[in-house]
Amino acid sequence: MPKTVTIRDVARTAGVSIATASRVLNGSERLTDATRKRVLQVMDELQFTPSMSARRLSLGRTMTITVVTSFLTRPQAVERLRGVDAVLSDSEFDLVIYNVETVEKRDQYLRSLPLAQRTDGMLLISLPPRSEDVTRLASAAVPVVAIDVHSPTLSVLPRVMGDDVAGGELAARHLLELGHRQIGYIGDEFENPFGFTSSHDRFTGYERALAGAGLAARPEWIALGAHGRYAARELASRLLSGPDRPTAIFAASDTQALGVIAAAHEMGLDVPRDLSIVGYDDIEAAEYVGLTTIRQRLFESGRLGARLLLKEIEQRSDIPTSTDLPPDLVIRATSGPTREGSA
Amino acid sequence: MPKTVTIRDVARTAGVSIATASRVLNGSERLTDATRKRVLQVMDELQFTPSMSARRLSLGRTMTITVVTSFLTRPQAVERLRGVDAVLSDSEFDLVIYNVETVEKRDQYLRSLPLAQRTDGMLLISLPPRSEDVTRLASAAVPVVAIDVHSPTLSVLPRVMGDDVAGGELAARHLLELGHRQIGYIGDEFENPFGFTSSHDRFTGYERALAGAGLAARPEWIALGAHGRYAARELASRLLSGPDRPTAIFAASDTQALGVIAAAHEMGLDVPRDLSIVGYDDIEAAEYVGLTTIRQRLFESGRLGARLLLKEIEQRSDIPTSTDLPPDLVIRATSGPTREGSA
DNA sequence: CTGGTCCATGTAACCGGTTACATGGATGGG
DNA sequence: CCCATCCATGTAACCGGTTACATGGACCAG
Repeated sequence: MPKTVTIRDVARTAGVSIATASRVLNGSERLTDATRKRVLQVMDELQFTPSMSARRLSLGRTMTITVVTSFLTRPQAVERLRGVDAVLSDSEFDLVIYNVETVEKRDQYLRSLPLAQRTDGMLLISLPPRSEDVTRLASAAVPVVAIDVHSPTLSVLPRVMGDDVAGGELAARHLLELGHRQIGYIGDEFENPFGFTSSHDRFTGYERALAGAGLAARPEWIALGAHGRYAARELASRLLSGPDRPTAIFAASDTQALGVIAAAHEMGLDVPRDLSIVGYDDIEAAEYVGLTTIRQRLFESGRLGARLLLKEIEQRSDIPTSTDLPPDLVIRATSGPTREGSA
Repeated sequence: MPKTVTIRDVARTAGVSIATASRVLNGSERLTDATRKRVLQVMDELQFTPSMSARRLSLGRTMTITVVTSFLTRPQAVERLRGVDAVLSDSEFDLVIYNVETVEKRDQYLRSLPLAQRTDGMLLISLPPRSEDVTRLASAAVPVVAIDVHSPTLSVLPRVMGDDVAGGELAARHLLELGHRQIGYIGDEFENPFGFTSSHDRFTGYERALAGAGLAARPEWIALGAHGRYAARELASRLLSGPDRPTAIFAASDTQALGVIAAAHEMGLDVPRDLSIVGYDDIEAAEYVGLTTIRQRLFESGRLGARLLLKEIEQRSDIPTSTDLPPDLVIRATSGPTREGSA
């Protein structure tokens, strides 16, 4: 176990001062080529590794960005994380992640993390904080940027947002344009422990599109339940067994849309001839099964969020910026005109 | 911008020495209740936040674990990461991730990261290092644990391993037991830039099972190509268009198996009546489409790897441990007996 | 030849914790 | 009553970098 080589060892061996050694380390301009070369050679010979901890302490910055998210409840977070990584891997910052799988953990992290001395900035992905925490985050010692966090009190934070209402509207309008007038909705319960609002927001967009066509959402065509394929399949079966069944269903997520497809197949309904289906998210499987869906630009949202955070770290802005990332409609094979032809 | 509150401020305000303040911070036993209480109260009043950087420097440990993996090329890594997180979130260590999307990045990270002063330990997930790097990793200043890394030179590292050969054998044997004698294989090219061996290993298991039944792998029933559904669908179409087509196909991954299912549907083949299909990985979609597959215990592998690493950090072992995580067969709806009935 | 400027380099303080060792008051046994 | 013991607390060194400020030699103008 050899003693660790420090910058002082390097300096002594190279016959220079520690300041000079440090300058070499940081690529300072004001140095003779000869000196630089000599010091670099000594560093190499001694296999010197600068201590990150020491560097961080004296710089007063941790050189880390913390991401708080929930992989379990939000699989899309991974794609967003990749976008974040794409930006951070070109920077000097390390990426520290805190995975949250319970509300308690969420609150614990949000309380303890955004403190100076622990990280230089925080990215909150998809996870709505309690409103009491939001104000604290906004005035935290280090900047906090929210990505895809939907919460009424959130406007105090710089953020990158999708627009679930617009997305829901897009989906429903697509179906309306295909001639559908009987459009069902399958989504998550509006109330949930984490306070995710996407199902509710997408529903709002759906209602709005219907209203725009002079239609009202019919309660018997709306089914809410737990997230996941199975639950969605059950809900869809119920919805489609009624006497007056919808000719199209908008599902709050691709996962749920897949459940709807399964239910349709079980009941011998042809998609899209008997039933059109539109999902949301554009997950990988969507492309595979040819699901018409609403695409969110996940990777891009991560990139933008990370860039925004780096900018905030460099120079904190007084008024929080909000960047919107509008959703797109991706038309594939599960949506088509009504039997009677388009209206 | 108030000056940051340090432990010296706390000490002065509470009328104690910094040593005592530090002891309170670290929950030392040898303290009067009165003192502890007073110091804690002052810390609270001053909103004192201990500096991680300072703590790390004086402890000589970074209190971080670094995970190096590739989300892009190995989606299963996310589930493994969750297993790692489950262990680490109960520990004092922070989780730093390095996402690798090119061989260059991989080599760069593997060269620079496993150095003391930067992290206390490293987890390498699914990413085979160059053999020249393996030896360096093994003798690195901090322990490195490999999870699901398959590389001939790897035995010098402590590791958690699945067994792709056994898994491939399991898959093929299942099909043989159902009476199939004409079993195709669809997988990734055996050679690839990252050096992943899973496709090759699973193929080896497949060959072995066939050999056990006195059969040889027939070249015209084997198709290798890029990873992904589309490529697999193409390959499957070709395979199934031959004059003497297989009655079953083992795909090197669930993703590819989904492509095979699509090809079968396109060609009007009923699954499993006309064609049995077995995948590998047991991804979420597998359960949804009822795909028979080989399950790897991804979350568990992450947990075990993280535990192993923590143990290595505490007390480095001389001979590297290898933990095996055997694969399971999960029988669902895409595999069934041959038309003629089982043999 | 002298004084000013410039710049490569050195000196030493500082970042904010931890901890080995010192200290001194209380306690208890002989 | 004295001295050994114990333990809560204090003193100060240390972790390994960065950097403001000091220094001194080279170069140049007058």
